[in-house]
Order: sequence, then structure tokens, then C-alpha cells
Amino acid sequence: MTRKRATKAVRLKDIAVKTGMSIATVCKILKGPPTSDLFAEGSVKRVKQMADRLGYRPNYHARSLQTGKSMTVGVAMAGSIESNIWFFGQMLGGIQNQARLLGHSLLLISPEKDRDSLATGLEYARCRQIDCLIVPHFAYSEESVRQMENVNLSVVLTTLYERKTSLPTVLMDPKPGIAQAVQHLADLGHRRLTWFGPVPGTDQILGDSREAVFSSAVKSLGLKGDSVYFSKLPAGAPDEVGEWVQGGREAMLKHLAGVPKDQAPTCLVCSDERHALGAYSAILECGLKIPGDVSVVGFDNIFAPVACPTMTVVSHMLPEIGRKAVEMAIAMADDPALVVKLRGHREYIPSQLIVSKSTVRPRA
Amino acid sequence: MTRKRATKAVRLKDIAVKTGMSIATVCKILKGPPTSDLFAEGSVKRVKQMADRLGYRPNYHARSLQTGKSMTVGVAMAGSIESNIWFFGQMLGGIQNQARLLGHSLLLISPEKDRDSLATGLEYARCRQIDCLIVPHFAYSEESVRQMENVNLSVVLTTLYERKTSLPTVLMDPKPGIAQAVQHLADLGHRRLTWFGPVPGTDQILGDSREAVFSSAVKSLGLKGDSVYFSKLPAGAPDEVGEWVQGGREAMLKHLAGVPKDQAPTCLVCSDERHALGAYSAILECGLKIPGDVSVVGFDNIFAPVACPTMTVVSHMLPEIGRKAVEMAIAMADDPALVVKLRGHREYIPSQLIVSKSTVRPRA
DNA sequence: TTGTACGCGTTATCAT
DNA sequence: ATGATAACGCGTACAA
Repeated sequence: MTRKRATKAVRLKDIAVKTGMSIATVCKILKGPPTSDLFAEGSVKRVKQMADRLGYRPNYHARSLQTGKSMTVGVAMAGSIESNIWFFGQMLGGIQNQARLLGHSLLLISPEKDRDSLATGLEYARCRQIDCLIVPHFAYSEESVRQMENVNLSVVLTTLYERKTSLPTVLMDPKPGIAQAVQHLADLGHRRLTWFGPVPGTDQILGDSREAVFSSAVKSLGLKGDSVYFSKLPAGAPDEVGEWVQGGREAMLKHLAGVPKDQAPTCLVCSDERHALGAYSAILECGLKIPGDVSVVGFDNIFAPVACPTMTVVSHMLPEIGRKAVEMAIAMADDPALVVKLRGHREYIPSQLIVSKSTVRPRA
Repeated sequence: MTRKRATKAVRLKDIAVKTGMSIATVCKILKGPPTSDLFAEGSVKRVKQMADRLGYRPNYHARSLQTGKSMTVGVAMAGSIESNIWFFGQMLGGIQNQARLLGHSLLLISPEKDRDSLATGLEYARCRQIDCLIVPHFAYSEESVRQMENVNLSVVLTTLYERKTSLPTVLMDPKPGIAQAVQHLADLGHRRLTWFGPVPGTDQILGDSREAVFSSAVKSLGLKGDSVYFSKLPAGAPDEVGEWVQGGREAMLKHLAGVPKDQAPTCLVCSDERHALGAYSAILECGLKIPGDVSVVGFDNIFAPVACPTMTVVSHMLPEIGRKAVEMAIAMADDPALVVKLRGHREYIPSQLIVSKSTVRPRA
């Protein structure tokens, strides 16, 4: 009637008894081809069928206790889930999928009162035999990450830009996506492309490096490029999404107020999706339409879907970054030699243009 | 030099040897007050200090193997992380925090090719001894959830509205937040409040039930209420955030086109944040300002921070829903009697108004 | 106040 | 081709 009665889990022993084989034999047979080859056809079949019939599942803890591996990958988030999930979730998706694919499960680690996630990660490595740790190197200091360089654990970093560390790192390559964006706008017929990014020299990552790629792409296609800049957020400002959006809005409002309407950009390439959202607002407020009057390309692929119209973006490919990181991390855990080989390794994930509804032909 | 050499983990036995006590004694002493009371002051001190000095950490798998508990709570997501994280992340934050607080860790479960998350959850219960399962009852059919009602595992559901099941459920109560929203607008001086929701009769949850609360709150304050409706999305439409936003925009555009400008709403209470974002767009396109001309209150607290200006919302309090669910689930796992007691239980989490920048006094 | 001895379910080694 | 047996590290009932 009720299934609630705690039915004891079925063990190797149960199968052994029912089939008249020994525990060891059953164990080996159920491990499959490498080890099961030495046994008689009949025995293999009998054991497997019995395991099936009884619904046998190996006990995870017993196995881990014995092997010292836990088939678990840890993910050390620098901040709380709530405040980071907006961009972190995408990467987490990739991480989870790949982990599952390789038969591993995921342990989410976030900072506690007195300890950061890296410390907790190491803790877990010791008491739970976590096999490897993925560290999204966004909000960590290089200092604190450096302490992970010599621990007895497979650590792989994920970032959006180069950071100083000998740990293997998976990071985004902004070039392909930006080049595609420029090409896309050119194909649509735009002749003057406007870069919307931080004042040069104020932000190496979001600014200078990406703008350089943009400029060279524009030049190589023989197009005109110009730029609108926003000032970096005041130092120490809370890293609130809303602040970024607001910053983008103000900069764009100011720019649009300063030029005659027929001189407004026909298309924008933004260094950051959040600023792009602010620009959306500013553009509408000035009586211009998106994409009719101004086409917009953002950078990232987080909020793009809620933009109205949904935004064409250069995607960071966060899921792919996460996926690759897990692949590397597990490989390292399985093969210690790799740990040495991958020292200082950089794995670049090409960014990619995702075309949506914010980009069209310019008005004639 | 290199710390890389796999230093064998320290075990109870190591402490036992170093202190000259038996393993059992060390074990009991390290468990603390309940069991350690019977031992001599001196012994306790010696053992504890030694454990400290050697950096002892109990082996998680050995412990779980012995106790049959894994100190792990599973979370069974109905869809992929990437596609759900936008609203699910908030709840996940609450889940993680509470789990950690109670010494548990989190196992994220998402659907696989041939099995949904609930099946995988049960699988984990069997082979990994996960103690309990949190099921965000959003995209699951009542059918498939019903199959969880008689399994030997602590299951707690989380939803935003009542669903038919005997499983204990944590859900949102929309009333408090909506009442606060109405009061807030009234306090600001608004006299006519406009509801922006789905056509009556087309959506029990987002529509009728919330609108009823709104209407009664408006009436009880002696204010005027009216409404603008959007049609439900066509059945089978992809549950894309962008579609919702677009739907909101079109409905609001249509409404604004149909009324003289001085009859436009001075404030909006939206049944859904995504539609509210669409309304944002429509309002700007019509040359009106937010919040100057139109104050807007959304529902949810997911995208509100990226709205420009950031949106005042009735928050679902998703982190709190997650937190409470974990609290209940772990309690049930610890005390089987609770499983019976909480049959059919409903735990309501009051929604709450979060005031931001999209609501101000109406123009004089 | 402390110790002995066994069991948890699996894997690995070494026999046969 | 198969089986005994000893780990893995911890918890606990029972003895001393």
C-alpha cells in the first residue's frame, strides 16, 4: 500500500546471494567491459539481470570512501548567489551540463561569514574529496587566487579577460564577436559605426582592449568609426546593475542633446550590455526609435532578452566557458600529469554575435 | 617546497595514536558536549588540541556511509539552468544560505535527456542518500508531482500560487505586497490607480486573483481604479522573456494611442514585471516620462534592477521562499513524524513592496 | 572514565 | 573464471 516503509537499499551482497556468486565477482561484473571481460557469458548475464531486477544502485559514499574520489566538482562563487546569479547563472548552466555529462555532480560554494569560497573549497576538498574546483575569477583579487596555485586540487579559473596567474584559465576572446558585429552592421548598410564605451584609459577591459578591436575591424572594412564615452562609475560605487544602466542612459542623453538630430548615430556598438540598456532608454526619450533610427549592439547575453526590442549582442558564451572549464578540471583530476602540462594554459572561447531585433538597415 | 604531494588526510586514528587514547574516545570527544561530557577535562583538552594541531576534518563519506545521512539537499529544477536562472537564481540564493546555515550542502539537479529532475532526485536519494528534495513547482505538471507524494524522501514544494498536492508547500501570498503598493501610491497622492494585467478570465494566477486583491485594496482606500488588459500570450508560445515584454509593450501602446494624453494613467500596477518592462518602452515611445508622467509598480523582483529607472515592485520574496522550504525539508528529514504532520501544509510567505525610483507624486 | 569490536557498502589484492 | 579477505574512516553498542 504505502511505499513509505524504508525499504533497505539493495547491495552487492544481495545480488551475490541471489545469484550464488561472490560479492567480488558481482562487483567486477557490474563495473563493465574492462573488468567484466574475464567472466563467463552466462554469469555476466545473470548478474546483470539480477541487478536490474532488484534495482541495484551502487552506494555513492561507500564507493567514494574506497576510491577517494567523489565525482563532484565544486564551484566557488566570489559573492552571494543572489547578487551574482544574473551573469553567473549562464556559466553555471554550462558547468552543470558538462559535469553531468561526465558523471559528476555540482557543489555550489558561496562565501560564509568568516571565510571566502576558496577557503571553503579547499575545506571541501579535504573532507569531501571534491575532485576539482572551478573558480570564476571575476570578483577575486589576484592575491587570493594566487594562494590556490599550489594546493593539492585541480583548479580551473574562468574569466572574461587575462589575469595574472599560473592556474589554467578559460577566458573569452572578444575579437570574433566584435568583428562579426561590425560586419553585420556593414552588411545592413551602416557606414558610420559608433562605439559606446568608457573613456579611454579608464578601463582596460571593457574599454581600451575592446575598442581597439572595434576600431581595427571598422577600419579594415573601410567604414567610418566614431565614439561616445561614458565615465567610469565612481570608485567604490556599489556594483549594482542599476547604476550601470543609469550611467549609460545619462551619457547617451548628454550626447544626443549635443548633436543635431540628423547627426545622431545610426548604429551603436556598446562595450557593455548594461550601458546599452541605458542607451535604449535615452534614445527613446529623445524621440528616436530602436532599431528604426538607431541600431544597437550590446555586449554580453544576459539582459539582452528582456530589452525591448530584444538586443543583438556579442555574447560572451558563458555556458561554453563553464563547459570547457569543467572539461579541463575533470581531466586534470583524472590525470595528474595534466596538472603540470596545463600550468599557465589559456583556453580562449571565441565570443559570438547573436543577432536579434535591435539591428536593421539604416533609414534611406 | 611544493605542497603538491598528496599529504594523507588525518584521521581519528592519527589523533588517537598521538594522544594515546582510543579511536572511540577521540571520536566521542570530538562530537562535543552531548557525548564528550563523560570524559576527563584533561583528555578532552588534549584531544581537541591535537585535532586542531593536525587539522583534523571528519571524512564526509565515511560518516555518511555510517549514518545513512548525507547532509545534502537536492534541488530539482524543471528546466535547464540557463533558461530558468533568471527567476530561479533568487530562490536558489535563499536555498543555499539556509542549507549552509544548517550544515548542509546543495545538489543541483536538472533534467537529462531521458529523465526529468524528479526522477533524478529520487535516484540521488537512493545512491547518495540525499536527505531531502526541494521542488520548485513552476513548470512541473501536477501529474508528475503527484508521483512524489509517496516516496521515501522529504519533499517540499515551492510555488507562487496554490497547486493541488498533498506535499508541504511554500508559496507566495500576493496580498500584503499589493496592499502596500496601493497604499504607497495613495500616499504619494495618486487618486486613480490603473491595473495592468491579463484579460479577466484568461489567467487565474497572474490575472484574476491578483486583480481582485488590487481592486479591494483600492476600494478600501476610497480611490478610483481602472484597468488596461493585455491578451495572454498565444498558447504554446515559447516561454521567452522577450515575448512577455513585447506583449506588454504592444498592449500599452494600443491603450495610450486610444486615450487623450491628459487621460493617460498617472500610475500603473502591473501583474508581472516583464509586462511592466514592455510598458516602460511604450510609455517612453509615447513621449511620456517615467516616473514623472506615469509611476509604475511591477510584480516580481528579478529585472526590476535593470529597468531604467529601477522599478518599484511587489517582490515575491523568492529567497525567503527558498529559505523556508529548506528549513522545512531538513526538519522533516530529521524528524519523520513531521512528514506526517506537514501533509497538505501551506506556508505562506508574504509578498512585500520594494520602493525604488519608478514611483513619485503625480504632476499637479 | 575509557576501550573493544563490529558494521556501513564498495573496491582492490591476491589466491585458487 | 571466481572467491576470500582486507582495507577505506567513522559511529556505536557493549564491556571493562
